[in-house]
Amino acid sequence: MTADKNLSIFVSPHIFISLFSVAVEKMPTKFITKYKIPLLYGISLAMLLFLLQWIKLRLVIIDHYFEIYVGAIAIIFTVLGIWLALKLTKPKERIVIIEKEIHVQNQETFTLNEKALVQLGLSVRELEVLRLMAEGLSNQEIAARLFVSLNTVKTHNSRIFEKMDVKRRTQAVDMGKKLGIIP
Amino acid sequence: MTADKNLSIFVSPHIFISLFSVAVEKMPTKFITKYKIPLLYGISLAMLLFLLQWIKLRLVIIDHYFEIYVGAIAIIFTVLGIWLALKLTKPKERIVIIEKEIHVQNQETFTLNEKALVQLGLSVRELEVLRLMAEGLSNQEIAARLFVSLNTVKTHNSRIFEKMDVKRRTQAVDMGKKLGIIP
DNA sequence: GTTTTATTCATACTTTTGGGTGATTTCAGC
DNA sequence: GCTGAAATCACCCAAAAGTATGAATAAAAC
Repeated sequence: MTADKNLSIFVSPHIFISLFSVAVEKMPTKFITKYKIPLLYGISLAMLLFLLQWIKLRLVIIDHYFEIYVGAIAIIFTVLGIWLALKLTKPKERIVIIEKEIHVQNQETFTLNEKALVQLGLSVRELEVLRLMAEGLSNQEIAARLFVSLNTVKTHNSRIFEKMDVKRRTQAVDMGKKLGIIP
Repeated sequence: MTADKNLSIFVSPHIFISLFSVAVEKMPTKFITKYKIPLLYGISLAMLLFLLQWIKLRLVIIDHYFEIYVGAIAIIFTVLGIWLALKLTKPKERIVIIEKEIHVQNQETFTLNEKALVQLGLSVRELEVLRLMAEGLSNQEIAARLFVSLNTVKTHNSRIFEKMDVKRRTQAVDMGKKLGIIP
């Protein structure tokens, strides 16, 4: 069994649509709200213009601060531009879902072969003894596990071997696994 | 083990980069259509401002060359600010990878677990004896199969049990199957 | 040449497994 | 009520498995 991983790219249309819906809802339809930002921009610019004129009147007197004045204008309008851009662009998240298939060998889930079990005619107790036997327990250990005497386990073993037509526990375990009556 | 599917989230950097490239390619056309109104507004206002300055310039002769210069700076740096902000803010994308487990029951092909075999330190002969043991053969039958004496088989068994740290053949077989060193 | 490992074989002994016989109790089906 | 099956238990004995000790040979590595 190779452990190769397959990558398959998949974009979920549901999420795409839902994101689009959100965008639509946030688009204003009314005239006032539609031009809210440009109105704000216009008002801001007008006030800024007024401020500039006021600063100019004060700076005309002092010639040394010419560069400071220009620099201030540059910074102010850069920040204004950034602010405007940030207002206009909302960060969006786009989720891309990728499904990756991993092949896993199924060793943990055991499905009992009922048909084979019925055919062999093993009782519930006998099947239980067989399972413990397959786990590597000795007869004495099986007896302790099931709270019965060693003689009882031996009797179950004899019955199991008889029904499965085998001579020893290793054969019983091997057959049991092949028939799918023990995991 | 329940047969539930486990979801694990994982971000692949490779796919992230490739999708990022696609997004970059689509950016210019989207940008123009998206900010059509603000752009138009901005340009209009800039031109209006320039016109006002120009009219003022004509009325005040060349005494106000200074205002034209400042106005130009304001426009340039507003555009620069917008450009900067758009550069800084990009739509985010999140990649989500969902791992999907596919249970495979591979009973027909047996792949020897070489690593486990090396770790246990079983020799070729010992592995052969273990395989026959798992098939249900008695020590005497294994000896006949391999054309060796019963004592030889017993010696191999002792070595196998020692290396696997088990007490009896059923434990050795059980462990051998679980480790994948016998089919 | 020496050392280590794998393979093979033997002997003696202990422990575990497996076969045979018999018995008792409980429960379900007729 | 009777019968058969399942579960439980006991005792005896043989066979098989497992342990311990020792030995020999061949091949590969140092």
